[in-house]
Amino acid sequence: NEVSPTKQARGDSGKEPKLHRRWASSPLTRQNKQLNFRLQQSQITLFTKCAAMTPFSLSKVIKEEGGHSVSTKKKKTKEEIEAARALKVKKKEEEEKQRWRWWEEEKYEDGVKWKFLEHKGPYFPPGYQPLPDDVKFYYNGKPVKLSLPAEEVALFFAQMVDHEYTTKEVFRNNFFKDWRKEMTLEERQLIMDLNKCDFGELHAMHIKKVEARKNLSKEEKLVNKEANQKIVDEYGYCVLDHHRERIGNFKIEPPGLFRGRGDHPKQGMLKKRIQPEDVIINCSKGSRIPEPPAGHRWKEVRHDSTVTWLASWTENVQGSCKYVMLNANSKLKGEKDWEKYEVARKLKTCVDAIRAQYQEDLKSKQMGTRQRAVALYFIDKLALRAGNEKEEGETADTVGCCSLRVEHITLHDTLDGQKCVVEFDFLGKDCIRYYNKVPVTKRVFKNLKLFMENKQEGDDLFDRLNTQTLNKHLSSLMPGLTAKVFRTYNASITLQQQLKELGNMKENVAEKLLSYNRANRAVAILCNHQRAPPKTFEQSMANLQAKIDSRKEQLDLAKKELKQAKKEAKGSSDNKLLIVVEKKKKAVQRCEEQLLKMEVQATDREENKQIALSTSKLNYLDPRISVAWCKNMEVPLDKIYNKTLRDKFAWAIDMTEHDFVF
DNA sequence: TTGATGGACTCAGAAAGGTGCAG
DNA sequence: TCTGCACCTTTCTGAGTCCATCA
Repeated sequence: NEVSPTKQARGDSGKEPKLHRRWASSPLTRQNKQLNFRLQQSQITLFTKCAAMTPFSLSKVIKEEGGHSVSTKKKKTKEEIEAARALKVKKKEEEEKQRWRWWEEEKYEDGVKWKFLEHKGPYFPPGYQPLPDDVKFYYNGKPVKLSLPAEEVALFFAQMVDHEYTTKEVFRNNFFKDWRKEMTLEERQLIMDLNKCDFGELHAMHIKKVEARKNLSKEEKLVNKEANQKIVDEYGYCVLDHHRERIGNFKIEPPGLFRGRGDHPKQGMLKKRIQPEDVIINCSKGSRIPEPPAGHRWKEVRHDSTVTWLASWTENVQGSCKYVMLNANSKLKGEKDWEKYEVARKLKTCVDAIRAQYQEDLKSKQMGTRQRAVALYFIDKLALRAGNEKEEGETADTVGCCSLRVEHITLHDTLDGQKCVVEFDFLGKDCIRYYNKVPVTKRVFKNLKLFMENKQEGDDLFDRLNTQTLNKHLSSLMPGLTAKVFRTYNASITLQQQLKELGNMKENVAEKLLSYNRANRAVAILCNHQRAPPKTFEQSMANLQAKIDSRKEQLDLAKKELKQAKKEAKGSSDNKLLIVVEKKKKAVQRCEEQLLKMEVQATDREENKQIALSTSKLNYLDPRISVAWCKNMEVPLDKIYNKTLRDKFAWAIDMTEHDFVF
């Protein structure tokens, strides 16, 4: 009954057939359908409905690849086109020249992150602008002029009234409680019931502002863009060891209402405005210390080169630290990323021994050892997260492997013709539901039965285990090994295996990319990376289908015309007629190509409906696998990595040859 | 030695912003 | 050529993991 993570993720398949119709019944598609079904059945509440977000999909690729877009500008001369091309190449070369090739340099001694760090400090959001006189808040039908602090918080709520959040009781109660703290005594005495509050005019004003921003003229938008760019230029970069590095989040989070995911007990609480007096600055001793905003001072200025953050503050809702850190394309982040994949690659060399060990531990006389073995089996086979303990009542009720409770699994001696099936149903990170039915070995099954004996629904499944002891055990098996590494390892190895199985050199670029996306999708399914289906999904699929239908009609017509042209040219030596035949042939060919691309696009989009590819691409897949694949398959790298990803993975792009193996 | 705590970092999906294409 | 819209990219910030420190 053993199924490898790879097979688990993709279904036990061979190669994918090539045609659209046949794809619909491919194992991967079936798996996706099962996932969709699982999701529909579960009535999963994804915390909000996303507007129109699609992951990097083939559609973009196809558009780019098509590349024959008709220019709307005046036709450029050959010289102009050549000059533009040369400029682009030069710019690229220049960029490449300026890139800090940190991966070719010696690493610092342990713990030291930098020798020199200078920056301008964080950027603070603008202060509150009071409401205009004609925009009023009403309580119990009567206008009430609120004090500025109360008015600001009222506006936070008003901006969200058409969001699902404001219908939730917990959100409303938390908001009202915190709002009342901002009110004056008189306001508190008057405003006793949130249901009697009318935020209508405030909300309308907000909508109007959003609309106005949308409707700005080209020139006005440009002015705004330039102003924003100025802020980025000033605050968005730092100097780290003589190199200019982009900062990831240089803006202090503006005040607002806390938007916890799922049933977060603190949702709706007021996230207070951060002042310079709350902020700790970190920079090097000899550097120019950033100036706090006029009339303010920093909480502290420290010079700690063992950490990577530039500024930090404590947030009031959960009491956690927030940091200003570097962008993903920086040396500090890149080095760590590289290291992460190297540790995962190292696991490859000892994973067989570790698997043998936990199989053996399933028979241990020690209950703790057996629990650890089962947990490890789940982490390895299903890519579950470690599952740290959480403070009850402080966050939403989510779990990972070690924190699973009896209520989260159901054991089936037989299910759908399979023996020893474990049915998982729990909320994981970000309140994303994990639902899966997995056949396991008899020994694992027997152990689970034992762990559940004499326990209540709410009891811990692994009562003799926590993430600390699990990770301590793992690090004794391999230095640097933790539960998380299994996720990275299994994700990357799955991608590599899938690419090997699905790849076909004879395919065209669009088909190769579909294979890549499918391999990526297998990983996303394994890691349970979900997204809310785009609101416009059904409509856009219908639009695409209409286009496909119309293209099919065109193709039929083109074929008929070709047949006719051939008939007319038959036996004739008239050159004109032969030219017509050639033209018609090309038209048919063009139609066929376009139709194929659209069908590929439709398949890809359908399969991606509820799956987020970007998370695994960004965080779990060793980029060297993708770079090597592109080289081997002769697919341009920019078809799978956009500019941001190419920057983030510059180290991998530079060092990877076609023969790289994870 | 163990467990609690909190600091520092990675990972996560939603939402805002930008862009290019079709009509 | 213009405009609206769908799609892709970037930003935002919440939610995890893991480790050092301390009692």
